[in-house]
Amino acid sequence: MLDTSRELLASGGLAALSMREVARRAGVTHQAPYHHFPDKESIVAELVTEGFEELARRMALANDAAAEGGKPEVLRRAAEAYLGFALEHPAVFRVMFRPELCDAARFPRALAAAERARAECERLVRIVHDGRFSQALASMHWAHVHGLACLVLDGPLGAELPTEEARRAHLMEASAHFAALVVGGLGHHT
Amino acid sequence: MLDTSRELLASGGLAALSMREVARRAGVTHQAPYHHFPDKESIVAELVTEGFEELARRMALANDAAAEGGKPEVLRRAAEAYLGFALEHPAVFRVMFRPELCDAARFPRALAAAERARAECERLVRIVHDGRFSQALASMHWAHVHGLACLVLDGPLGAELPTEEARRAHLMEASAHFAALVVGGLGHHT
DNA sequence: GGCCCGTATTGACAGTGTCAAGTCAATGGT
DNA sequence: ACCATTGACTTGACACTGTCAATACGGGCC
Repeated sequence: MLDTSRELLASGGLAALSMREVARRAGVTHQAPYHHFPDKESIVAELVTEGFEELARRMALANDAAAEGGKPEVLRRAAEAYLGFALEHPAVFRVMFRPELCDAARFPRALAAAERARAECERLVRIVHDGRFSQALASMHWAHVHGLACLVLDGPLGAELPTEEARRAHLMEASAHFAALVVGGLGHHT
Repeated sequence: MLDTSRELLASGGLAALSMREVARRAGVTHQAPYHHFPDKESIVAELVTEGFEELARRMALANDAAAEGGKPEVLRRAAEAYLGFALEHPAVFRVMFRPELCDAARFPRALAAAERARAECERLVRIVHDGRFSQALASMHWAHVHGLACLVLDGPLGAELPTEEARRAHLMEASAHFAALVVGGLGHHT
């Protein structure tokens, strides 16, 4: 049931995901889904929750590379994790950042999953900046990968980078520039 | 007519912008708007076009500060321009980056306006990086401000920065970090 | 057996985007 | 002066959506 919802979402975006269509594909009548989810937003929120959990998992794996590879490797893997998730699950990624799903009170699980991803971002900041942490630094790092993902999915970058490999290559090149600035800037600034 | 559409969009997002509602507010019947716009997407595309034009205008103004203030000032003003636009017109900004509106063939004007904003981004790269330019560098800069805007509008940052001033302050702090890395990294890397 | 509860069904309602045909005033050419 | 055309608008319909209400079915428990 959630699977067919995911398919719909992946195939045609939020507009293609309709309660009645998932019921149709499940072979039941249009009201059956309402006995498992109170409304449409809840079913989307469930997909969003799964999305944030998967994203947090990938980010955690990237951060775990700190021991072996050091800061540059952590930054590279973190970008790879975030951008890889966005490229592989574009529809879910898009819907994960929607104002109507962040009302918190209704979907505490989704918020908790998002918080877990955020905690991984904080961990990355501490790794890369030698234990120091500030919200602004975390925002800078998150904004960088998130912006790249948005631009390639829906922005001008996506239009002219048709193939998956071209997108990945361009994104990794841009984030490599950023990583170089970060590790370089740390050396002589403090 | 476009004005009421803008109001609807600003008040409740894309969902609140309905052909029939703008007709209602204009005091005409539900089909009247179809004589001015072929469909709903076209009216949204018009708002998107205006949005990109305003954004490009602000970015151009920021780049013009190169003569007097130098690179740091350009970076500061560029971030201020982009983030200011996003904060002042959140609904339009959100809808400017939507896959369904970038199909290009249908809305050449919107695409041209977006291209103008992109050209300003390229100009910023050349100013800041001493004439050098690469697509990856441009992506890095654009992604930074765009990611910040997205995160504060719909992401985790927005939830806990309720007031407009708090958002502006946080965003400018994060982008100042980024600018410091950029100007610092340039000095000793080449 | 009788009962309850979870699951499913049928039917309705309001709202949406959009197509098709019709109305009506102003305009411009002959 | 007449008539065709054009543009703005209206009326009416269609298919579709999310959602509420009431109604069945069917198995586990007293």
